[in-house]
Formats: sequence, C-alpha cells, structure tokens
Amino acid sequence: MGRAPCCDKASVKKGPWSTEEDTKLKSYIEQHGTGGNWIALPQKIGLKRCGKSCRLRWLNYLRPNIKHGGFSEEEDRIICSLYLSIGSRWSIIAAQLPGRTDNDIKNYWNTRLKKKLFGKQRKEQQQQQQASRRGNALRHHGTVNKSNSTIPYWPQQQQQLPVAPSYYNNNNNMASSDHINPIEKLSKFGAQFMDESVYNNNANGYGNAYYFPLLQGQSSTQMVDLENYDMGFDDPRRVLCGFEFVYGDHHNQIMGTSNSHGYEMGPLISSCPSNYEAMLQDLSTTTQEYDTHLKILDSNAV
DNA sequence: AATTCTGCCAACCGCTTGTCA
DNA sequence: TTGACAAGCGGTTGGCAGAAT
Repeated sequence: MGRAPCCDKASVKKGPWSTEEDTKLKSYIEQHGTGGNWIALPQKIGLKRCGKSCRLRWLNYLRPNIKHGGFSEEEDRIICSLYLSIGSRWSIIAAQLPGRTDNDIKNYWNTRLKKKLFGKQRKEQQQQQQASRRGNALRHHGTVNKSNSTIPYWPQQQQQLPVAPSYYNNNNNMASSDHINPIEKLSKFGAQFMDESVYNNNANGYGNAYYFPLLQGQSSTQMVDLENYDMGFDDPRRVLCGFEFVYGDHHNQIMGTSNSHGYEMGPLISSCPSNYEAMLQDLSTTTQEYDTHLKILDSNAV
C-alpha cells in the first residue's frame, strides 16, 4: 500500500504557473507569510494548486533575491568542491551560495558543470599523455614546459575513489575492510557527537560550519579538526576518512594558527581522554592505506 | 521550410526527516 | 513511545526553444 497523496490530484492544477497565480502567491506570502502551513495555503488564496507545488514555486522562483543562470567561476569552484566533499546534497551546497536554489544548482550541475569538468579533465589527461610522450625529447633539450599549472577542480584520481564513508551515511552494510568509520573511531576514544540539527540550532553565526562532528556540549567554535589532519583542502583522503572539511577562519582557529576567536584545540583533546595521539596515529594509518590504494590504482592504470 | 535532435530547466514524484499530540 | 502529518529533499520527467540536418 502506497503513501496517501498530499492532496486531491483530480482537483489540483499541474504544470507551468501563470503570472496570475504567481502574483497571488507572492503577494499573499509577502503580506501574511506562509503561516507555517503550506498545505492550507492554496485554499486560503484560492489557488487550485497543491501545497507542495506552492512551496516549490515560492522557494525556487518567487522568493526575493533569487538569482537565475549566470554562474560565476567562483560559484563553479564552490559547487565542485562541495560536490566532491559531500556529494549531491544540493540543499547544503545551495546554502553556501546566496540567491541560488538547490534546484538551480542541481540542474546546473547535471546539464553543464558536470560535462564541463569531465571534459576539462579528459582534455588535461590527453595533454598529460601527449606531454609524457614528448617528455624525453623535451627534457633532453631542457625545455619542459611547466606553465600548465591550472589546478583541476578535483584530483585526477577522483573518479577512481572508493565510495566515501560519510558522517551522514547510515549505510551499515559496508564491509569493515572498506574503510574505518570515523564516528566509531572517535567514539572508541570517548567522544560523543552532537546531532547536526542540534548544532544548527546552537549555531552562533558560523554559518558555513554545518557539517562537523561535534563533541557533545561543545560550542560551534570548538570543533573537531581531524579531516584536515595532514591533508590539504582538496585532498580526497579527507572524504575517505569520512570527515567533512573546515575552511576560512574555522580552520585557523581550530588549528591554533590564528586563534581568531579565542579557542584552541584543548577542548577536543580533553574530550577525547583516552588517547588523542593514538587517534591521530589511527587516522594516519588510514591515509597510508589509502595512499597504497591509490598507488595500486595508478599501477593498474599504466 | 520541415523535421529531428539536443540542451535546458521548471515542476513533479515519492522517500526521508522532523514535529507534535 | 508511537503514529500521523507536514516539510524537506533529491531524482526524474516533460515540454519548450534553439541548433542541426
């Protein structure tokens, strides 16, 4: 037996919205808000639309300050980085791009950005292959061109990576040899984790920092910083380890390099009383295992 | 000029998650 | 603790417009 429909499909209009419908919905919401009940909204306004449809229309099109099209290079870069880190969680990606909707980003990714990137990656691989063929002769004359330093959106190995375990991934079916679950690992060392929603409710202005496993009872500025342990921002190993990333001043404050908000890593260490060093060692082992994995992939690819 | 193909994107569908009684 | 309901979310679809043949 399927789920009960959210509305009477027979009496509800579907398809593109007319200007009249848009005007009705927009002016009502601007004057009265949604009233916290989308299902009841269309009836109040006299629209023959499903509540879900109204919500979508408002969020994706009518809401103020919505941008359509014309994605900048910077936005491309952010989308790519986040996609690499967290996958197709469009709402989270959209939250990092003011004025963009999850639907817009999803469409943009599926129709253009994906092709653009894969095309770019293929092109670079071809160039590398050509360059390596020419390599000996060029080296012989001391004229190897180092100018092709464009940083790809993601590393060459990205497509070959094993499925990344995620903080959010509830899939418990993975073989234990596939990866080391960071949550289990941290728990082993005595850490407890704050639910993401709890963290969001407690967030005190650090809007970008939604994705961290937090030690229960800690503030948002006392986050765990394991994913950056011996890893660069774009290093896929941090995904393999299952940690999300920190950036900007979060990273600095956590790493203690600038300490701009007056916090250091002390709370983390004291909250993982068993053996912080052992935990880092464990993660180090994970990255070494992954390095080996990459080398095997590389040698197979040759 | 007519037809077919392709890319784009708004909107829908249905599953998951959150909330509340 | 449980069940019902609403909201949130991501995958998919369908129609339109422009390009290609």
